[in-house]
Amino acid sequence: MTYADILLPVPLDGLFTYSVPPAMEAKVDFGVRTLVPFGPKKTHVGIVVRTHTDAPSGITVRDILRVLDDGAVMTETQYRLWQWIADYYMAPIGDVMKAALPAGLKAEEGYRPRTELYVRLRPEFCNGRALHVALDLLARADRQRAAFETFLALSGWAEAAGAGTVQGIAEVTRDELLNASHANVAAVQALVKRGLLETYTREVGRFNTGGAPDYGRMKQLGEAQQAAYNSILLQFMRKEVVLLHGVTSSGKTEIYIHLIKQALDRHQQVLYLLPEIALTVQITERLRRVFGGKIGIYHSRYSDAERVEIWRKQLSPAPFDIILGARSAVLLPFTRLGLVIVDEEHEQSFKQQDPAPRYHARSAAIMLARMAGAKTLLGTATPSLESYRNASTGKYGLVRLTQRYKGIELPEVQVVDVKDLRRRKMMSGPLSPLLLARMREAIEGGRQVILFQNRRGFAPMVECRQCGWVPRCERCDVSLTLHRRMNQLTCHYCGAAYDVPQACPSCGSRELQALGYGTEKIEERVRDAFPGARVARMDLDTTRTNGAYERIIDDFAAGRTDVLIGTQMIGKGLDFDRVSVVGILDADSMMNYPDFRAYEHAYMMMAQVSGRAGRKGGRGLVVLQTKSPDAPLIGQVTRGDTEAIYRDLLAERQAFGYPPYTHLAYVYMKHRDDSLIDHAAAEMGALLRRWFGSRVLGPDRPAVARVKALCIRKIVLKLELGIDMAKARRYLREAQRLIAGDARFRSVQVYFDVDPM
DNA sequence: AGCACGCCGACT
DNA sequence: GTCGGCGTGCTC
Repeated sequence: MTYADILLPVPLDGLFTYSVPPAMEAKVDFGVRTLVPFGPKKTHVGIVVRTHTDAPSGITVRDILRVLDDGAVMTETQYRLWQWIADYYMAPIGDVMKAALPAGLKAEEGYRPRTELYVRLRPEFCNGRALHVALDLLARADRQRAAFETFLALSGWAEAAGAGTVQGIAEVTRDELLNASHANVAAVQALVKRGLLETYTREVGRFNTGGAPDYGRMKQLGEAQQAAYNSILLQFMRKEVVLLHGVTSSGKTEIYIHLIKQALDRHQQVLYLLPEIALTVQITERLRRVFGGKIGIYHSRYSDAERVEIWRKQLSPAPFDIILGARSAVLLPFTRLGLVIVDEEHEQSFKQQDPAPRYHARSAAIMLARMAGAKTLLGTATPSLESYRNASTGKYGLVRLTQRYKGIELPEVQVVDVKDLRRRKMMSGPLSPLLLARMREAIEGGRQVILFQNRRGFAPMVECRQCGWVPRCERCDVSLTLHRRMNQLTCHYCGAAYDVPQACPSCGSRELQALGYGTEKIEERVRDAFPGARVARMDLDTTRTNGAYERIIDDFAAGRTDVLIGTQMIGKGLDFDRVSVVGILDADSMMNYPDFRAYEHAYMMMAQVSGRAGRKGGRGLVVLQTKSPDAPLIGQVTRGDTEAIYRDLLAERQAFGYPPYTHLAYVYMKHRDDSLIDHAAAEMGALLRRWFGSRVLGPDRPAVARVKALCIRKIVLKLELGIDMAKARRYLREAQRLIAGDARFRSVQVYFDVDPM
């Protein structure tokens, strides 16, 4: 009897063994999808990982129901990467499979190729004489005759018949014919019924092929860029990973393009990872100009059918040479990968947060490249501390670009002491006099302004002026954010919406005040201060609908907007030419965040947002508003003293035992009952301390201790770099098993976040 | 994660 | 006396 170990998209560890009916034996092999029964009434699509003849003991083996593929839909390297992700991030491999496969490959119906309807002449009319007969037949049917003549013109039959030859006949889709002839479907149907035309369908690819590549469109690299390019290639000879640390506008993308071309010349594939779907639009256009149809785009905004098609194409003899995509593109099949580019490598969104697997696409990309014998290039203007450290210790190669392209200057940063201004009653609202003055100059001079406030909504909190009552979410331990446009209070953790109370439910007072500033309120203030200005807002709320993001960006890039107000979304590698002023309205909210990465994030956001200022024609200005102008970080940002920033951040991480000087893992525990979760977490803490001793911190209540009616506890593990991580993971899994096995804690959820952000 | 089995409250 | 609440246990 033959058995198959099968990977299933269920959040359970390990593979499941099924028996292979003799008739299927020839087809059941590594990478092939099968339909298998699972539990009392479910069936799942699973991928065969191994076949063998060792009868499993202690379980009732069931038969594979159906084989869905003739060949593998997964490569060996791909499976090894999935295994690595499952192991390293302590997630069930079934969850990795779920994250990797497009729905169309997970469902048994599979995917339907897209077809287009074509029309052609019936064979018996395929000559000049017969065509004249056909036209005579239509003498009394004007519409049909018109449609038929249009068809003859479009297809080339009109000419061919005239020339007495059957050369140069083109295929015509029914839609083309309808568009060109103003005929309706009925007229075409009538021609089919008369036996003059016939219809047929043809499979068409879903992706825009983008045409032939045009390498003539590659820009010549500047001197500094060329040196960086050479250095990257040189360092790739000795290092697996190179960090390209280039200031904003230093022309990193052009270097990527040359590196991609170089990989293509060696017949190698390139994976280009971006942190945000939104960014792919701009980059796609740039790459398409050069590489045409060699690029496939892969991310969650694409329809599932398109993703299935890309997946299949990757396994075909002619896969895409370049895949441009977000996080999940790292899980695609590649057959001859040579280069992985991780652009904006510092971005947190490369780390998947909520559903397992909580993997970091940068780490997975480096691992994929290693497995495939490829190289990885990390690009950014503000390296993550991890990459910066790896580059300075020599683990990664390092290439620096310190000059902006074509001599554009880095912006000047002016710090505004908001605390002092408030004391002197010179600050009303969120905009300082200096910022207002500079904004006015910019708007009047036909230049643009970007205002950065990392809080969406109108006000982050509402409070009763009389008794101090604050509306809170029923299911989460957070105060509600006021959204005035929607006239709602919303919870930014679970998304719940509440009516805005007219009076305080606690004391009946009608004096409810909106505290603090969100982007919506900033927008209102800017409109008040500059009545003629064209103002736009970009945050999660204004970009929810399809295409909204692109519309806002296009309007701003084309100069149809004067002031753009936004959350961190506006900092992400977008190029604008006319921005002369960038306002960072509240630097403190970033620095005071209760997280060991607060300063790192604050720096990165300030640096990225500042980078939008002053591109062409003159130096830009960044107005940096803060209550703590003496904070070292503020001074360093002002001076552009990157070295000092990284030196201080790293020294602090080392002193307090945080990454990159330790491995960090969080253990999260969730349950509806607050006291039960306390007990369970205490038990888990004690258990872990037995093995890990003082490396265990907590359990603690996280800053938001209840989300969606589940109480949360968090245990922090700080493991020194030399530690045996495989053993540590075994202990963690064992602790999870013991807690789950304790009757009192059966319904407690336990999960891990390895290398948390 | 689903899904079924199983033992206690508000309905015909 | 039943419908259904979600606790518990299993899935090759």
